[in-house]
Amino acid sequence: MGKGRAPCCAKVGLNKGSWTPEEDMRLIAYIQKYGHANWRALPKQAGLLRCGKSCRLRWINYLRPDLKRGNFTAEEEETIIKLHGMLGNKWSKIAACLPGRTDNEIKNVWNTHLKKRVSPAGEERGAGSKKKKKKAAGAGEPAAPSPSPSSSTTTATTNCSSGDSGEQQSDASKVPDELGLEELEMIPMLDDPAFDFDMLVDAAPEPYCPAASVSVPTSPCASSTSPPAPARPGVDELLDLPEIDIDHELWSIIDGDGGGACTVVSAAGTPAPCQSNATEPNAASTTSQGAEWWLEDLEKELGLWGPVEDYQYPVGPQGPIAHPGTLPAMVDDPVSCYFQAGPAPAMLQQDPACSAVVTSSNQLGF
DNA sequence: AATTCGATCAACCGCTCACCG
DNA sequence: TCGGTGAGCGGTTGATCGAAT
Repeated sequence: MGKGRAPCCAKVGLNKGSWTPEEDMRLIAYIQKYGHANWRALPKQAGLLRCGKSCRLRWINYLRPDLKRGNFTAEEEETIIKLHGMLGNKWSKIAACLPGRTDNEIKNVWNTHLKKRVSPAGEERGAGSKKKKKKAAGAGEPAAPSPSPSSSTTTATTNCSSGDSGEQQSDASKVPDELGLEELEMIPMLDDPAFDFDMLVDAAPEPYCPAASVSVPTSPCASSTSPPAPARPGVDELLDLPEIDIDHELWSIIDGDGGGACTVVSAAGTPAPCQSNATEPNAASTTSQGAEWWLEDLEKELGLWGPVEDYQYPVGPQGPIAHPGTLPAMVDDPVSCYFQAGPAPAMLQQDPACSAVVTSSNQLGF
């Protein structure tokens, strides 16, 4: 923020900390329907008391339907180690080579497991004093790759690129040049002739297309995580955001503008995006069928499935509070449960296109 | 059973970059 | 060219959980 802009999260009245299932649902539903062309405006339009940054992080790191959950495979760990040796702490670039994994996740794995494995010396320095903050190794860390089979996980790696077309790896364009092809060939996944090197280069930002990023696959890889689903009646209703009774004046205060120009959510449950953002939404409404199945399942998982009018979000001093009726019934984190046992893997087995990808990936040793 | 301690990971913070007027 | 703005990246923090004592 070198330019004097106040942190978005410093705004009064915005929630911080862990996300509630309701917030997750609201974010998912909104992105499913309208995409995320404008993160800053998104929370307001979605009726979330979060800053756009927080929403983006939550979506990318946790809610994206194409995320791969569970432990890292040995191959993935090896890939991380090798890539880190070449790229340093360029987590986003490393993540680009590990479809379904997020930079944050990779960063955590590196800091908790792989760093110690690769650099015992560093471990001695770092171990014990957990929160000793020193500019972490960074690119300067030698990190001599010495992959040692460890992870006992056997999760299949499907070698699918992130289906979220919105996920750009903005400055990854230098990667191939920096690495050199010889080095790239060291990486198992990169040996794959089908490996999409575009993942390492600047991807032309595409306008958000929910059908592509969430529901309908547009590439063989994307198809593996977001298979087409049978059309369901009432999908649009499903995607209607439940009304949330947020003090609209709050947004005016937060935005510092005449917040009256924007309404959060219409009484009918139809989000009313700001006029200024009228370009982004609506197109998504055409997705309909797509893979709203996963959203529906998620809502059911959350106990939020039902007529929109059933939504009764109590509003506390800080905004909406937990749903009193459904939340207690939830076991642990339903969102996590959903994704861990979620439909994506199951659908992988069902969709021929996905199966093909999985098969080819398996043949390639993934 | 209670407490302590370390590991893990979701989330936040600060910064840089890219884009646009 | 410059300044403002939003998005994204990397580092760090803090809550939580499980193992050890």
